[in-house]
Amino acid sequence: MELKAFQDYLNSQRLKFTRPRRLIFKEIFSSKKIHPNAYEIHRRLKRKGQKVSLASIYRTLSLLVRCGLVSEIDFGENHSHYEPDVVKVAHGHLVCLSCGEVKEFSHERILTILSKIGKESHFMTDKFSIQVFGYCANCQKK
Amino acid sequence: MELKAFQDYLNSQRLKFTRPRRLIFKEIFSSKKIHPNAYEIHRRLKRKGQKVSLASIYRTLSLLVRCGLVSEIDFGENHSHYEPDVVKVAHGHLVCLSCGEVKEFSHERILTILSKIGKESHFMTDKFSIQVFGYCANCQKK
DNA sequence: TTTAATGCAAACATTTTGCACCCTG
DNA sequence: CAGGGTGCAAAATGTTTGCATTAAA
Repeated sequence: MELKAFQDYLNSQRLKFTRPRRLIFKEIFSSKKIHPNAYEIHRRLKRKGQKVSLASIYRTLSLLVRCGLVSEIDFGENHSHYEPDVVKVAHGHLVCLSCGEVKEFSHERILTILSKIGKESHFMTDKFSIQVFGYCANCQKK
Repeated sequence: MELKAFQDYLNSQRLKFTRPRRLIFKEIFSSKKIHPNAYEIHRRLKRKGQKVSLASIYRTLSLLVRCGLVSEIDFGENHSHYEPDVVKVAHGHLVCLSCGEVKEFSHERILTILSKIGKESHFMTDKFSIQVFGYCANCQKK
């Protein structure tokens, strides 16, 4: 699984598999539907009685993004959210502007089109970010 | 044109068409390919000898976003960029991760697909945000 | 002349960094 | 036990806000 990939990366770079890194990794990969931000990870760990500094959380997140195991996403707020990059089709997010609910969707066809667009502009495309903002069924009733 | 729409909106809300608002509006709408951030607008106005405070720029930008004349976009940095919402097909951005160049693209088909996806999830979709990150032709050579 | 808008500086929120101490390998 | 990692607090960055003053309408 992905933990092995993380450890392999750390070894290859002569970096260490420390307690904070283990906890942060576990927190992100065990709650795949959450898209937490740094503060949320901090809060969840604290609630479980695990003290890890916010600084370490930011440092570990950027490490995980750097080695390709985690993606940084933006939901139009003034901070970033993070999600594990598990082996699955790339996807976008439906974000409710009222309650903040986030629902994932994937659509092979969109990626095909985006890749083609990149090619036409001679861009070497690396990653895509697709967000759809609107109002979920629940919030429309109100 | 769009200036009229802005003035109409201000009138309808009993807001005033002030010097800073006029300058900021003009700056955004006269440089449509720039996607400036707040600080960039500030810098450009200053260079032209026009002093407008950053606070007013932020206030006016949020006003323009609120009335639908300007869109806020995120290029994966820690600040927002802005672009005028002229009457044209919605579009996405190709962003070069090396030099920061931004190229727009539009593709009717993507919007059709995204609208359909929203409908399937009973989302009332409001707006889309599509960014493709990669490396432009120039930066690939290096 | 009334009411909203501005500029300034201080407050905020998020993220990064310097440094003394700690711990993994 | 050497070198990277941590926590803390301070700094940096981007954005918002309170307030006295200015200026549209």
